Amino acid sequence: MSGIQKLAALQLAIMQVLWERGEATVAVVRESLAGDRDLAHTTIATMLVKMERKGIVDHRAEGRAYIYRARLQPEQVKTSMVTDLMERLFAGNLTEMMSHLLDENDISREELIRLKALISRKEQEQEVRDA
Amino acid sequence: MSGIQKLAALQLAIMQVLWERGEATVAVVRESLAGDRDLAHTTIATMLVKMERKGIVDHRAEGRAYIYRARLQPEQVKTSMVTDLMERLFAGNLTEMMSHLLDENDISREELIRLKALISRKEQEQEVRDA
DNA sequence: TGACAGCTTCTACCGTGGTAGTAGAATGAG
DNA sequence: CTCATTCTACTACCACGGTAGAAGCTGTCA
Repeated sequence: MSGIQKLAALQLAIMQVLWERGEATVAVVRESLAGDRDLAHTTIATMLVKMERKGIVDHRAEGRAYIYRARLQPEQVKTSMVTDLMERLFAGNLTEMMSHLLDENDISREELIRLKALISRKEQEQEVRDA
Repeated sequence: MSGIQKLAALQLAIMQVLWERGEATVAVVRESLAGDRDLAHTTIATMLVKMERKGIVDHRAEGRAYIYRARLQPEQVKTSMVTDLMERLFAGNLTEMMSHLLDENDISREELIRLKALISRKEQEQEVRDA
């Protein structure tokens, strides 16, 4: 069940549509993806079949159409993928990854403040837990 | 030159050996990877050929052996891959990614302090620049 | 000189992601 | 009833990552 869930580009995009909508038909997924990715109906359909074979989506029939649903939670996937990258690029070292993020992005003063707040909150959570 | 440089698992692992060593023969790469990945000599060699075709490594001959060198800087690859993930998973939102990292990892008090210091330093850099 | 060891080259194979055409079934409009 | 639309199912391709055997070349050592 909980192996490492890495999703490639299109599969992730489809998954995101399913997460947003809760569930969706092939047509709806295609519609939602239109713009950046203009794909044939059958492309989405094929992809969904492949994804279902992998067990990461589900479907039920409603009339002639299939309605698909994600079988993975967004957080689950995010965690898998971020952790995997952190492991492979930064030897699993969180501080190094953070440091990289801070260096490689233009961050506004406001954002820095928000980040500090995030960390302070984390510190307080720990204090409460340790009490 | 500076397209998005995403490296798959083995290619990244090989690249990391090259970064560490500066340069290396097939045998040395293989040796360095031994343990977690026990691959045939030809596997590494083939991979390096493919990587050279992509232009991400280089080689020069020394006697009968080839000595390979990375043609990408580690920071370049890290930035590409982290940015790509941030875009795809967090719609490019740094704070969300940071938040996720903080939530999904068990972070020691010391590490939190280090992170705060990182941010403070960043703030100071900004002040200096804006002065 | 001849065999061995160490290299690269060539070739091949499998899995997966991505993309889509074609065929066949169902269904709704006229 | 027929015809166009709309779905899924099936099939096919291509590219790339990963993995490796077989073949070929070339020094080296006995």
